[in-house]
Amino acid sequence: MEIRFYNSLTNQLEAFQPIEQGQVKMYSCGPTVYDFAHIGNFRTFLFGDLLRRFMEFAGYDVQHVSNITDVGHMTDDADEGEDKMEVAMSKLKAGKKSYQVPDGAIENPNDPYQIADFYTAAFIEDSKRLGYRIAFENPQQCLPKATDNIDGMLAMIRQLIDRGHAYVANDGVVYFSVESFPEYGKLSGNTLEQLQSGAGGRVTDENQSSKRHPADFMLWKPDTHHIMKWESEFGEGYPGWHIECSVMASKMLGSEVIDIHTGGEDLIFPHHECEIAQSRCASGESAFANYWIHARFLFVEGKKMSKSSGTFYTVRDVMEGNFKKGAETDELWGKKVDPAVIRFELIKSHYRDNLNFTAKGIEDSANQVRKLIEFRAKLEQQAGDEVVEVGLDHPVLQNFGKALANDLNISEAMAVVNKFLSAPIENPAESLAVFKQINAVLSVAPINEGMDPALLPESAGEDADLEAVLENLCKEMDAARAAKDWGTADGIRDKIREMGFEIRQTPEGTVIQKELA
RNA sequence: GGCGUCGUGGCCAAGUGGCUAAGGCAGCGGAUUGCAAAUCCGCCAUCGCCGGUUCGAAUCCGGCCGACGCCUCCA
Repeated sequence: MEIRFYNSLTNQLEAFQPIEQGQVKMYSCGPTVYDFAHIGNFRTFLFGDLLRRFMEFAGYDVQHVSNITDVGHMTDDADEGEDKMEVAMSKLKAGKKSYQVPDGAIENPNDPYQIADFYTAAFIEDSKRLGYRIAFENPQQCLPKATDNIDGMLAMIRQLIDRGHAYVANDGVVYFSVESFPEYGKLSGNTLEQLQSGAGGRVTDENQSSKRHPADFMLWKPDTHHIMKWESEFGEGYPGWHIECSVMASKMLGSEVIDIHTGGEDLIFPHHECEIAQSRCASGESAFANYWIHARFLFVEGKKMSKSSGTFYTVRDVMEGNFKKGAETDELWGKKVDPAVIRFELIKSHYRDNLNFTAKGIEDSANQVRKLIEFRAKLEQQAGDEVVEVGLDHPVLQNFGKALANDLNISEAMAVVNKFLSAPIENPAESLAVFKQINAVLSVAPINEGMDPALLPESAGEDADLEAVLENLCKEMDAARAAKDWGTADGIRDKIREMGFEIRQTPEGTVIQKELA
């Protein structure tokens, strides 16, 4: 199976060729932890997850690493703007965060580490709920924190200075010299001349005076007043934004050249351009990552997510049904949405298209997920204890894999899955084995299959009492229907629906299932 | 202005020169049902616009229009 991806570095589809046979070293730019993650963040993260799961499906041994950015960087390279962490603190104190923080969850809102820890934990919880596999792995290895890797950053900075790629400017700031790296701009298609003339209006002359070239970017900033600071020979201060990814990617993946690097499309420039410059200049290698794969932004009801239009949704908002029912209304969805539905909604569009998050989409996704869940239940019931092994040469898996191998064509892959769902079941045990392999990639029916329950976030409800109550209601329903007592039967149906469950009649009697959305 | 991605039915979305343009959701008709739900069967598009290449184009080329992103906060 030839696997092809669109490589942002070359702007074309390329056949994937691992550095080491059978291995994939993959890095995904992770979240900043000054607030709860929003659905746009997770669109990108889950795209990385889908990619990773597919590579495993295809037989690769995948090492996946993502960062936790817990350093409160300034908003630009100069002293302009407020530090992110300080902004988080003041918002926290004013109760203005996008989602309420429980009382006492952060003891001291003046301690940036406590804030970062709180939101890191929230991110990991969201990740687990949405089936982001990396969150279940060893966090030291797979979800490193920037603040745990300052030494490594300083080491890389020294190396860059030694090799003539970085310098200490007269204001004491350490900058990377973009002119020392001829290929700076290759990823984004920029040239130094264009960058100079463009400048986006955000760079003022006084910021630039100490740099050798206007595009030079900060590696270390001495600043004793910064809220998070570390000792170094360059003065007590803090690292630049880009250096953490260069350092953690190669350290955690154990290689100066990695296979795949993913992130949102906005990171192409400057972040990834700068990562490439730093890493390649430090390593002397001809590449940092062989494949750069970027996901497009998510929209909400056809427009860019925005706080002013009330469409800036965190993952938690969506889970709680705290999002608008449509573009023309302020009415909220109002019901909980199952994480599997959110996951599917966020992965169902091709990564190089804008994903349009809509209430309608949630409804569609819920139907699709329900179909998958019910199909699986049917297979399990029919297969009984029989277990069959299937390989990738199974026709369904072959077509499923072929679709995803083509630049992660999830739509075509779902067409394969849906045909599989509607075809007659000849061998339930075999079909179940096929389904499990598909679900290892999609991870929606169920989500987080095979994960250690101890690692899962506490799930609400699911207690034995509730199950007993529901089972009783089913029996009462069946009895009422058998007695043709339609009034009672309808009453029971209403009650079950109010409890958040779907109800349907089957030849075997009344069956209920948790409402997905 | 520079560099990119994209434009297929009501919505989401395949299609990488040639059988009747995948699949999902919604809708419509029918079967089923105490009524529903679910399920099953059937129906529902000529591909942003214009021109070109070709025996033949949604698919290739050129132009135009439109959406989106980046050009030092941003997934």
